[in-house]
Amino acid sequence: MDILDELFQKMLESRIFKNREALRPDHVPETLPHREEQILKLAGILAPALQGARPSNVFMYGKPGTGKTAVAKYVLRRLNAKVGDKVAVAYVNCREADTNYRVLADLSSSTGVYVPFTGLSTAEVLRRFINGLEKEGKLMIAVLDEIDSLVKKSGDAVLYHLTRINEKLSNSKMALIGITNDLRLTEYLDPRVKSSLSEEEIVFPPYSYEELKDILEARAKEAFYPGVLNEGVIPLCAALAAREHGDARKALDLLRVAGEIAEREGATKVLEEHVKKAQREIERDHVVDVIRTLPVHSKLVVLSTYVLERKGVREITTGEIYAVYRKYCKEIGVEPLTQRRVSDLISELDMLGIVNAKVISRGRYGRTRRIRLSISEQSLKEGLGEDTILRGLSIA
DNA sequence: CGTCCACAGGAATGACGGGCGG
DNA sequence: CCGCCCGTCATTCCTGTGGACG
Repeated sequence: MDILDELFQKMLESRIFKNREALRPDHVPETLPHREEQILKLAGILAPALQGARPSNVFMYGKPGTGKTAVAKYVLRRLNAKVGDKVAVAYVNCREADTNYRVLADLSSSTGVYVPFTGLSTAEVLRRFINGLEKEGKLMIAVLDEIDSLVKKSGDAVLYHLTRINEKLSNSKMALIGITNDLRLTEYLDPRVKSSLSEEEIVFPPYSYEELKDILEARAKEAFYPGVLNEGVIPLCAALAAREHGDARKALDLLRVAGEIAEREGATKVLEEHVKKAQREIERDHVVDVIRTLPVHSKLVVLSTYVLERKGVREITTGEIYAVYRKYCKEIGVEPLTQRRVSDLISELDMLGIVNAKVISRGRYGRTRRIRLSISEQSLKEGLGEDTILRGLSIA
């Protein structure tokens, strides 16, 4: 039996996950603990739909992982089950559809109207969408999720049109549910859009430690076989996530990855140490991913920093990095950027947490920044490793 | 106590590419 | 379809500055 067989065998025999999907971020469970208030409020707002009337527009805001999307999907699912196909529900993720055009195209397609992915003016797509709605003659409830990324990238023009769309509809109606992670979004909005979009508002506060525990308990019942979770596992996941703005998504991620690690190791139970490993793995994956997708020049800066650090240079400054950076540019035949620009790249790397750059003054010897790597050698190598352009550089 | 180093980091401007409106 | 506009990346030029040294 080779390694692969062994791995698959372990999976097959694993008595850890009953239903892994229950821990995925887009999974909507049967119950949403500690969101009863928001569910009731949203249901109350949408209730007129049961008589075919147009509900008010709703604006829902809260930090990431506070259950906004889950509550919206949950309530709409229940509503749909009651009224059947008299109400059309459209869900648009505005992080993916982040232009005015794409939002309208998405909405159109959920009324069954075909729209080319490019080529039409946005006004034309809007017209077709309105036609599609009128032909169906239904009430449409549209969820615009992560609406902040749309507004920041493309402005609020679509929102303006959508909030006024009912004036143009005679046979059909439309209600909007806007969801945002950015609490200050309304500052960027046209006041007219703001007032009609937030006829009703629902706030999602961060989950507390205790609430996160309840959420995890509920999901764990769906996801794991009974008794496979060690006692301290859920409290640990909850505590780690509570430390970072009460993010339920993070808590569920930790629990899922911990389970996967336990499974891989062929363990029969998920232990606290698996959670700690999961935390490191999630963090590391993130860092590796960030480095991998960095532009070449930034990669060269990281590499230069690493090389200087390994050489034992105690105070690595912008100037030293720039010298090494230039050398590498020459070696691989790339035109070097100016020091000014490299200085900005260092700042960006600092913000990304790959590097730590602190302004220091060495008196007579000038004012500069002291730069240190703030990631492990291993993730750095993994992140840079696949880059063919960097192959064959003298790392010495 | 003034100087002066080695940059930080702001402002203006240019090159480029992609999307939008007409 | 074309020109325009806008955001991003980058350069150029610039002013500002903490503190060791003389």
